[in-house]
Amino acid sequence: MTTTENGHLLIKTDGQNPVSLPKTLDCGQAFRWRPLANDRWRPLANDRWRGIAGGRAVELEETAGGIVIFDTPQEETPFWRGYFDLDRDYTPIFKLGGENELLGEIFAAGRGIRLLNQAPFETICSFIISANNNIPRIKGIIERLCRLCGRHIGGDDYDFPTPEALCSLTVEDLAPIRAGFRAKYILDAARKAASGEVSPEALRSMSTEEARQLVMTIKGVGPKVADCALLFGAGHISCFPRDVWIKRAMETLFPEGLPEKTLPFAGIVQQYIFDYIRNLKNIN
DNA sequence: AGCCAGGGTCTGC
DNA sequence: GCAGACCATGGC
Repeated sequence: MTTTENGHLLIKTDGQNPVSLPKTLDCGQAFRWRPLANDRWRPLANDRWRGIAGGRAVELEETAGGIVIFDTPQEETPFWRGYFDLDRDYTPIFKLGGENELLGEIFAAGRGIRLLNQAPFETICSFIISANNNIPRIKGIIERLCRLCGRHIGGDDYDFPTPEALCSLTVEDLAPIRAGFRAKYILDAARKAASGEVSPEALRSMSTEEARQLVMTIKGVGPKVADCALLFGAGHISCFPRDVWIKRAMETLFPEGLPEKTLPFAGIVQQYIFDYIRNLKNIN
């Protein structure tokens, strides 16, 4: 399903499952992507994006018929298809927009949003850092954390640290990343992951409730952070993280709760609602 | 200055 | 079980 041209990888998409890079990479589910033309307030569809995932630094562009991943071998196709959730067909989800007018409007407005399947330990830590924080600062803290103790990938790029690299550090060691009260929580996550007490990779194969209870034994992980970790980092798409934005959105848009048919993939619907409510805020 | 940001912990009832 | 104080930091 892919072709290479000049060492670049083309991940093909279609009209049923389109991908919007700005909507997918800049909607608060991942924190390591930035538009290269970042002098503008809001990213554009034709921006080139640079970021780190799967232990590699890459640049991406939207193109007619898919996403171009520059300087990337064809063997990485399965990883990137999985990362952009392209092995899942969203058609049954979008179909529910035909039964609910508001849902249909939200899906249309968010066309191209994909749920990103991210590394579980990185996702747990990223959303620990997200607590009572804003997205630009979350990105800054994560960037400084990677530079502090993440593997040097090359150039100016550093991977997200492993639990082992983190768990030998102290709160004082983490002072330079300016994570505030969250530093001790990051270390608790690293310690529990390194000891096997909470295996981030095992969360995927557990039941959603079981995984939720387990990940919440990490300090700094409550219901909302747990849902984000399970949704973005462990494939539990029924999780529905309730942050301040979603709470406000649900009060005005769905006071009776989500339509029942959407509940099995509520997490994906949640991303569309999050995008919808934040765009309303930006216009006003 | 005060409020808010993709919340959670801890205490006290 | 549930409200309220508190938590670091930075932008507006």
